[in-house]
Amino acid sequence: MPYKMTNKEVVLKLKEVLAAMEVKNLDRFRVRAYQIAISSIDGLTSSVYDLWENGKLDEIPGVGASLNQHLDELFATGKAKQFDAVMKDLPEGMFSLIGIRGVGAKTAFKLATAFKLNKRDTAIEKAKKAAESGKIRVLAGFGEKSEKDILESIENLKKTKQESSRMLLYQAEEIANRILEYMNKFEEVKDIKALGSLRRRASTVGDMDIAVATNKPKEVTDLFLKFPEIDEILDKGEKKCRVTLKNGVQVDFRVIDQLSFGAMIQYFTGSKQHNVILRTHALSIGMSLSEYGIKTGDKQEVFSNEDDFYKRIGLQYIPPEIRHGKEEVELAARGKIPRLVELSDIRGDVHTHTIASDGVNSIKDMVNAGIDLGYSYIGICDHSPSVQSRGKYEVLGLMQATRTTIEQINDSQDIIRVLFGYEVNILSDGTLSMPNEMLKKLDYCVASIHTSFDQDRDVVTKRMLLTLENPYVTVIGHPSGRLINQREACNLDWEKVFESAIKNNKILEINAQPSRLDLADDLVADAVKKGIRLMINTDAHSTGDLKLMKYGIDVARRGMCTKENLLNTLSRKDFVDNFVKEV
DNA sequence: GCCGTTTTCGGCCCGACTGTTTTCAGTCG
Repeated sequence: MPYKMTNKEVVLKLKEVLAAMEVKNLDRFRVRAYQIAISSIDGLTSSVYDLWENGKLDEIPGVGASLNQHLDELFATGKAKQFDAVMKDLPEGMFSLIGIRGVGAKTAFKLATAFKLNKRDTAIEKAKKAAESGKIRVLAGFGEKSEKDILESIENLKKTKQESSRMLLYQAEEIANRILEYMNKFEEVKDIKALGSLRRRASTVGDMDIAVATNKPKEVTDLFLKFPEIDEILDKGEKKCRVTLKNGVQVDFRVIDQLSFGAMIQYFTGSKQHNVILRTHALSIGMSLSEYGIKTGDKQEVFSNEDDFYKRIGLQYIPPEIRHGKEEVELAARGKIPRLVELSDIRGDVHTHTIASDGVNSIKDMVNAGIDLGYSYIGICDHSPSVQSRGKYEVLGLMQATRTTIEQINDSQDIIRVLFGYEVNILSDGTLSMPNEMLKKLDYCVASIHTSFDQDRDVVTKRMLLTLENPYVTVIGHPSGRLINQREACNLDWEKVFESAIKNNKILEINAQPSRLDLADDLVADAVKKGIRLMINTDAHSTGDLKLMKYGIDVARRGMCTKENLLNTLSRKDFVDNFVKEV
């Protein structure tokens, strides 16, 4: 029986192994290899356990043959001999202390040894008592300040634990905008950007990274530290500072002169793994990279913009969204980074709801909103009415009424083509919530899972395969069923799903709802490589929701989608020819 | 332990800040 572990649990386990390696002073490059693997797994949008089930652990950058084998053992048996061996002979309690801010492996070990912290569950409480009674300050290497810091960090531990899940992208955007708006009032701020995973448009954001171009670094830092939402100042130096906001979000803030701003935003955008690969690439051509520029021998060059920075090391510009630390540097070296899809390429949206089901606007409202966005087509796609409770004839009547409304709109104007579809449920046995004879009457059909998300892998996969084989299904809506921070994705065998989607010529949706973003970016990347037909829809439940399209674009770009990969970039005629079923 | 336009050995990104130290180790990004 395999041991299912979340990414967080795997990362925690590896961090403990890493700490043990550090304490035992194992080879520093081996230690670094673990660090790289950990940060890589930590940044994964997909489940490492799922990757293991698919035999794809080795696709994780930084995970090679050895770690592959240890993780295989861990998932299969719940233990890995190598990990246990490294952690052996160390006081168990030290592993509980590692989560405390400012306490790393060495400090945790010193404390655990000094106070005999041999049990995980009591270690933090005991360490806290030691700090309170002034017993830490007398240890070698500790002082009053570090004792006080440890105590404060322990007290903060409870607070941060409650808020440990990462923010959704749009939430991070809102916070960043408030900081930018506040800082932009000051003339000392010549340029300011929110970077990190927010700029890479990751589906979730942990910390906030902000960089400012200025010739008055000290003044700008002082101004930032007066930002009203700041709760606590963690670090404060000449070049950077770190704070936590009242909402628990950590902000890393850096200041730099304008001439070097390009190198700084490059560095601070990350990902960390991308930067490591970039710097390794630079070393191979005799250059050394840092946030201050590019060094060749003793000569330091500065860069005010990122394009020149990439150019100088012989690379095509790499859009932030694909700086995953995977194959992008190699692609850029060969000039093979494609033009990624942009919001302006999108010509329509076919997953939209109205008051006929759980939406809040009428068909007419939704169509007008589509026109305002410059769309050439829009699909009205409510949840299909229940034949079981309403009866066949009532449902057919509803369908006819909707069809008439849509035809009237189509006859009255030629700006936008309105299509008629339904979103039908994929029931737990893989049949659909509406019979084929009714689906026949639609322009298209979006089939989605809305119940029984936690079925076993073979059951849910079979369910999806049956759906893909149905000739009346056009699109699979939010294919994995995940809700970020709320519900795990269905345990689908994606190899099989993709294979069937190709065989049956089905379209997979990239659902742009910020808490869905489903397909996830890494699955989009796989799908793109396999040539799967994709489209972005907003699943709008109001006219305003149609504007969520940009979050779907973020996901598509992170999955390296070009315009050609997405059906709803087609012109009206091509789209209708490719999309609408023969009636 | 990882990895390959210096390929299966021999390298491995770069820097800021803090506290406790008289030059640096530890932690973090």
